[in-house]
Amino acid sequence: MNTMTLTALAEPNRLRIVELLRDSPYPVGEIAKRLVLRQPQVSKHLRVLSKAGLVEVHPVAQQRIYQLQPKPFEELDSWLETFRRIWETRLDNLDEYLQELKEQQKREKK
Amino acid sequence: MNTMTLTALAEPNRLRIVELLRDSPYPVGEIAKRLVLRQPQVSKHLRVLSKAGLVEVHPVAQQRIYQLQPKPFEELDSWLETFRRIWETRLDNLDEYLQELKEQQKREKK
DNA sequence: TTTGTATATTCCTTGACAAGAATATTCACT
DNA sequence: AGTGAATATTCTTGTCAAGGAATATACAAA
Repeated sequence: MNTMTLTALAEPNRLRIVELLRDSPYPVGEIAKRLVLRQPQVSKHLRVLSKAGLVEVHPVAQQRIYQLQPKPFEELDSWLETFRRIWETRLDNLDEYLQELKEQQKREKK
Repeated sequence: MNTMTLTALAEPNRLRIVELLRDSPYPVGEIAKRLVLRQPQVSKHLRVLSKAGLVEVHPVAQQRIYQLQPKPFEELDSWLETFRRIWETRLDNLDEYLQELKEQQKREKK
C-alpha cells in the first residue's frame, strides 16, 4: 500500500476537503469558504493531495478547479481486499498460532 | 471517517506491522525480529495501533500476542464505498460544475 | 528468591508538518 | 498599462511524533 495516500488522508482538514470534493469539483476559494479555512492553507493541502494523486487541477481563467481522482481510492480498496479475505476464512487464527507455539516449544525441549 | 485509523496506518513501520499481522497473530519479539525493528519501537507502534482499535492483545505467559481486529478495516471499507458510487454514476462531474459556474455568472451580470 | 526472558515505559533529541502572516504570481477586465 | 480577483509560495513559529538509549515491569523457571 502507498503510504503517501494514507498520509494525505490522515490530516483532518485534508480529509474534509476530500469529503467535500466527493460531492462535486470546486475551486480553491469555494473550498476555503465552505470549510471555513484560509485560502493559503487550502492551497497547501491541495498540493499534498495532488502529489498523492488524489486530486487533479483544471484551470478555468484565474480559478483552479480541483477534482477527485479515482486511482488512489481504488488502490486503497484493493489493499483492503486482502484483509477482507482474512476475516472470512480464518477467524480462529489466534488459536492456530497458539498451536504452533506449543509445537515449537516441544521441539525446543527435545 | 475516523482520522485515528488513517494516522495509525500512515506510518510506514506500522503499516508493515499491520501487513505482517495479516498473515498471522504474532508476539512483539517475533514482529521485531521479522521486520528488523527494535523491540521498544515495536511496542510503541503497537500501542498506537491498539488505541486505534486495529489490533488486540492476548497475553500468554510473558508474551503478548497481537492480532488484527476487523472493525476499523470495515469502517474504512464503508467509507470507501461512498466514493465508489461516484466513479460509477457521474464521471462527468467536472463539466457539470462548469455549467453551474456559467449559470451563476449569468445571474450575477443581471 | 534469584535469574533470565519478554515486553512496556520514560526521557531525550531531532525532524516533519501545519498554521499564520506576508508576498508573489496569474489572469481577466477596463 | 493598471487594477482587482483567484491562487500559489515563502518564511517563521510551535507542536507533535518517531527513534535511540536506558530503565522498569511482569512472568517463568530453576
